Amino acid sequence: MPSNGGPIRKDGPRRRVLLRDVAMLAKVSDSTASRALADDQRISAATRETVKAAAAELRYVPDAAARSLRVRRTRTLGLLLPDLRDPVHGQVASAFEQEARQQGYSVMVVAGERDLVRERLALRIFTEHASDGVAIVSSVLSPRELRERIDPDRLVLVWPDHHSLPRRSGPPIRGVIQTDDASGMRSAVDHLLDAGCRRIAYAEGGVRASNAIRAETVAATLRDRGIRTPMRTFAAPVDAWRNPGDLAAEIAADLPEALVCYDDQLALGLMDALRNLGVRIPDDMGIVGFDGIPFAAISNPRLTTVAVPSAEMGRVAASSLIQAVHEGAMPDGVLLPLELVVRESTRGAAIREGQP
Amino acid sequence: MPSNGGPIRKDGPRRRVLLRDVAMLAKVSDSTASRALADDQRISAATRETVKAAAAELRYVPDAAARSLRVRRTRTLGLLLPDLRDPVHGQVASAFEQEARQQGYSVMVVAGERDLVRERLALRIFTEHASDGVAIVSSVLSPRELRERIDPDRLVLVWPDHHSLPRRSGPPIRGVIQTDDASGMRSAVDHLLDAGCRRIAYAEGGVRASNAIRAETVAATLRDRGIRTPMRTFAAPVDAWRNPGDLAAEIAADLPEALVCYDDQLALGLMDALRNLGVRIPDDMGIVGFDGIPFAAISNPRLTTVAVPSAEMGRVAASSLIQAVHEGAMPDGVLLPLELVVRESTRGAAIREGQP
DNA sequence: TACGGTTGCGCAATCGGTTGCAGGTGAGGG
DNA sequence: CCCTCACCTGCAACCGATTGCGCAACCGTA
Repeated sequence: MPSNGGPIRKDGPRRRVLLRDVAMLAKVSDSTASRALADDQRISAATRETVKAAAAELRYVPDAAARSLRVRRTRTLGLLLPDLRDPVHGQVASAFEQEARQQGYSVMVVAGERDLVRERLALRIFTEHASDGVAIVSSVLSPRELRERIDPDRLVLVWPDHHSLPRRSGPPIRGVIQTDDASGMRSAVDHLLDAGCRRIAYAEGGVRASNAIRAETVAATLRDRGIRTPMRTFAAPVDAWRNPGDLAAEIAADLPEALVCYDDQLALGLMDALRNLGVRIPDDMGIVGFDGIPFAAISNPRLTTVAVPSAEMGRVAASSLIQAVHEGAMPDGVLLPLELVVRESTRGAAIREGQP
Repeated sequence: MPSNGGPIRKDGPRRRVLLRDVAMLAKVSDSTASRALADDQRISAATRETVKAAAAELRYVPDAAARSLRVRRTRTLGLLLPDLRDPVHGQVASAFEQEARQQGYSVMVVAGERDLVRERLALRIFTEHASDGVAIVSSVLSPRELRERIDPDRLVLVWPDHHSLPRRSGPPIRGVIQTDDASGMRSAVDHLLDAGCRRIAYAEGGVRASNAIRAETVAATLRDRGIRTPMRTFAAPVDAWRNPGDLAAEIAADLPEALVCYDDQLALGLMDALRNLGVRIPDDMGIVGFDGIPFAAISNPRLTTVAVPSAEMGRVAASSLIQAVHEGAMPDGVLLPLELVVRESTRGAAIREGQP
């Protein structure tokens, strides 16, 4: 009894259809079948049709592993981001995947959870699977280490905070997609000042580098506009968004005229906690978020925020990588502008002071 | 001049390190190197150490394509879901990816956008890449077609709506992860009735099958509890969440005592639009959502909702697939319970009628 | 009929690991 | 001193598709 004998299974567990099977059915060689499916002009139109018909009949699906082993291309992109749950990264991931898919690429996604070890593991995974390109969204690894582990010609850094990268003047660094956080934050503070607020505070978020640039910009803008009142900073515990009660109490005790928050999630969480404490927004205090997540538009009150073009970031990241694959070199980076969206959460401030 | 000569590049564009290189450095054959790295006991401990040291020194990363071509395993899972942007699927994807990663698997994710063609394309992609397992979240394709295109032994259906599947009594169908939408919805309606509401309406959502079961359950519960007032249904336009103004106007005109919504996003959108129209929630009308997305907990008023264990769904989906890979057969499915979370958006209703 | 030029197709090598099988080496016992 | 038996290690085939190169068949023409 041959080892492959044994009890005859109905059909085996669905044996994979190989190119060889297609070739046999079409009565041509493997190579001809391969070329026919690739629409190689050296194969006669008639043969091509025959092969394609055979492939369709057998529902042939080529094996990506075998192909990419030979052609050294996987048509796969790697995406590393901190967390798939938060709205901003969800948007980025969604746009990235959509753009990739439309251009015929698949996406392997890893959530690094802002953890060094996990992020390094992700890079290893991308290398193992020989991703044609890799996009890193706001990593805790240094750009230097990233470029060392992944060929810079197939690497895109989606870096919300452009100060954490060495910034040379001139055009954006190749392969870096940035947002102009400073300008965005500046416009938010300008808005508050124009509305007559003077005592402006800042509520910190958990991500160090991008928090720093935002906080500094708020302070700098106040200085530039000649405000003498020092900016108070409220330090957020790590799980501030999940449990903003203590932070809110601190803020309520001080009650600045306006509060600029690290991001929308923090702002919305604080709005909720402050409501518990009887602080009315915007009447007692104005509040500004950052990111422009969808829920900021329908919160009560609706949240003024600095909108980040997250979908655009994901889209550009994917298309840059794909372009790099095809042209052999990474296109220039971009610096995306942010946009202040004024809503109810600062309207009261405007009314209170701005319209005497 | 040999063709591979030419100007000497500094190092080539980082030639990939092969197993062969490791073997040479360790002065053993490829096969020994391979076995050593796999901790094959037939290789002496000393040799294993040498090889591992060589691999570490060269920063060897095996080529997944080559390996899986041979072993017929990719350590990759496919995940098909409608949209990465919405909070529920973000949760599912996040938990799925995390569980997979912890067990040493990578995730290839495709957003099908509730489109037949794109979903079929996704399945093809998973087949090409020979995913060891595939999870489908709430597809527009029929379970029948799915099982035909993907080997059922490596397929998990994450199906929020368990009525759209042939439901036999007894244990859940293997490879199907369901939520008990009917019970969940029933508890929500019970809550409203207990609070004294009688004129209860339902606001439709865009997804046909799961919408149907939810609407029917509301109506059935009302009947069962002896309510004669017919349930009014508000039909939502497709983009109801993005533009719920018209729907809100219709609802405001009728103003039921309580409104049960297809999901949280619709509920929150309606709350916003109703606020514009001067409808106070919960005083003028109670409102209930479905899903338990994070923002439902901090909206103003906070939203009563039927919470779906989305993270659990993703986690179980991944672990079922991995178990199926290892054991050769798909484990039994599960029917996950939902939980009513009562918050402010129905408290007013309770006060108004429930405490005479 | 013979010959040059196309055109269409197939042979076989190749990508990089993994693994069945066989062979070599060393130690220990008679 | 030789033989046996483990114990390690290496050879070579294999996974499935792609592709450089060469050959066969067929055309028209001299």
